[in-house]
Amino acid sequence: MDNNQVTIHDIAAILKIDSSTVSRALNNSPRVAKKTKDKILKKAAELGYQRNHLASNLRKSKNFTLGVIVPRISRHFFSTAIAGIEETAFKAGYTLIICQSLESLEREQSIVETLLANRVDGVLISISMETKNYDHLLGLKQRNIPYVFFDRHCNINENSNVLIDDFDAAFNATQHLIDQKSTTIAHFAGPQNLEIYKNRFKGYKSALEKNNIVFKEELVFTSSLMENDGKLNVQKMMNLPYKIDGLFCANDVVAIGAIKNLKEINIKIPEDIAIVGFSNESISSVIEPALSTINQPGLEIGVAATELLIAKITNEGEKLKNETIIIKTSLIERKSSLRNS
Amino acid sequence: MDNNQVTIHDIAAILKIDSSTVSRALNNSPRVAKKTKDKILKKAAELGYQRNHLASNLRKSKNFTLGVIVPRISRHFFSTAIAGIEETAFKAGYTLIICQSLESLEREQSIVETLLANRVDGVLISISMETKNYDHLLGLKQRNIPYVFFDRHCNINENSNVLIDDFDAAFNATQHLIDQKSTTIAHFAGPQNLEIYKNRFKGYKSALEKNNIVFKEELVFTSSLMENDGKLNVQKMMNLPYKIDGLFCANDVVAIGAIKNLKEINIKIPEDIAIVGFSNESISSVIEPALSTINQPGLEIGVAATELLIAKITNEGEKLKNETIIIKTSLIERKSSLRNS
DNA sequence: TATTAAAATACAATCGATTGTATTTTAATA
DNA sequence: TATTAAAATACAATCGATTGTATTTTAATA
Repeated sequence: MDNNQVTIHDIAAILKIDSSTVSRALNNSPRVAKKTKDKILKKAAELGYQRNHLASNLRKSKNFTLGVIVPRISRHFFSTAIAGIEETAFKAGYTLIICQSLESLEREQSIVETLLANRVDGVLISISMETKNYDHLLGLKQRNIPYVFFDRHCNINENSNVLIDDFDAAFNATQHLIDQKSTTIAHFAGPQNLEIYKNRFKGYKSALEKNNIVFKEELVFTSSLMENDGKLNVQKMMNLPYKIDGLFCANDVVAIGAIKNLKEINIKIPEDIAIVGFSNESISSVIEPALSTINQPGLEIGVAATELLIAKITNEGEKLKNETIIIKTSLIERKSSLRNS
Repeated sequence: MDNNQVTIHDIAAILKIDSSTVSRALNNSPRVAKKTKDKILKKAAELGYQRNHLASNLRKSKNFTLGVIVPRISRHFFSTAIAGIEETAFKAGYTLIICQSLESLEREQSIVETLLANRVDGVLISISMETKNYDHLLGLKQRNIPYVFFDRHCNINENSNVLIDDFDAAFNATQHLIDQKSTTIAHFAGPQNLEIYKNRFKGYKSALEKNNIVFKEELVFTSSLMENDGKLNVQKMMNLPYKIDGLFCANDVVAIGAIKNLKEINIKIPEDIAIVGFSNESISSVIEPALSTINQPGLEIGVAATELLIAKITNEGEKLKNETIIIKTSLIERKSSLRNS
């Protein structure tokens, strides 16, 4: 198959020089005279030479492979993040092994094992909802494999992260509901072992506080944020002795479940209850009323996380300090929360 | 980094045998005695040996890398197909290079070049809407790189494909509209250079014929099937001197554009116009009324395409004959087309 | 022009696994 | 027990690129 691939030895033989010089020339080493370099580069182009990465990587004992762990590829946010990761990794000569945890800790643990077995040079990870135990991640650290969290991170010491400011985004979302004259605002929260959901909860709370609205524990409904959870939460919410007129959801999926159920029981959105979601899934602009939400730039996050990871891999010796990059989000105001128009 | 990885030479040294025997034992060669094999396997497990794929692949001059070209990763159908591809490829020891053509022929051509430069062992491809020229694909054939089309294929001779029966699915969708008492049925068609859209058009036409409904050229609106095309098509459609009461769309996105516009001009769905889309995007169950559509099992298609490609790569010598696998679809009936309930 | 330092190039080992061929060991037969 | 075939193992080259060290060439200086 690869039978007629040109190697540095072919070039060396034709030009009657040593293959080591060819190798150095192709790597632009200062040890090769400019004249020779030009000659080699010209011949290489002429023959259509392409470096054999297997050989190169073997010699350098690097795999040029990154592991990517996401909860689910088909989620819009993750698929766009993967697009960004793929693009950046590819440019830098890395291939990806993409794995889905499907929100299961057990799967996540076994994926880490598999990635180690495949000798990845680094790992990009967005942890599952079940992940409360971090031993598998510490295993990466022990083996000295750099890793970067994106979006769903966790608080084990000295990590690199590419995140959004969940607190800030949640604060803005809640403030927006208040601006739209909501006074009794519920929150559909995500699993509190994940920092992102913790911070979204905190942002919600902080916005209430800032506006002198008393926080009520009963108005917070924690779940796995599936569509069905949205329906169940609405049922519970409606049994409370409060006239709830605002709802901030920790993701769009649970918000959509809520909207569907609220419509069934004839509660008007946004007149009776104004709603804001989180993540800007593609379904959110389609539902009626269109869902206000926080735009989370997946592509940008993917790119930044990959760049950071590659920097960590490359600068390994210098022990790059752990860095957290915050990507800006924005509130998208749609019909589900806009009362005055 | 990989400093303390166990190699076959470590095992050989400990057991005082040759590394070639270790290699053969680990590959379960009949040339090694069972007793020796057991001893080696035990020691390998004990030391946590893992084969270095770089070295192995270099020697075998195989890359164990597959190229994947899709129009857009973030489309639900493609992201699920990629999940299937990734899973199957990974099990067989292959890594992926995933690229997006973004519906551009130019990008698609340059991607093929890049994949060749990266010496992929095979390519999975779903062509772009712009692809009318197949030279880049013939280039793959020339270089003897196996490839398999999935979903969006093309009619260059002797290909392997994993497809759905577009004709059949479109026929069923149209028949369903007729069963729901539609008599004047429009079709929002896709670019006719793509076989899938050609076949969906044919299926539509055939169902009309079968039911003795006269086919009218004016009722077919061809576009790139974006959401905005749906809106534009509706405007054109409404200017026609027909009372259109059924609409079959070649994908869900254009159908959703249509629904949005029809609602704006107060046309009732499904009472005035019954609508069926194609692909079962996740937005389709969310829009109101929920969109009837054809379910296209992305995961299954991805798995089948990858299995077929790997078979082609592996059986290279025997020249596996070109095969077309058809994956079953089903009509999902939702509110947008159900008149009698 | 002779000497010496610097620049350029060649030599040779290496990354880890695989595989054709040669050699040794074992088992079967005379 | 001697001979021979078969089974098991060892030897050595190889995949293609990289890199430390040795050698050669060139340029600079006395």
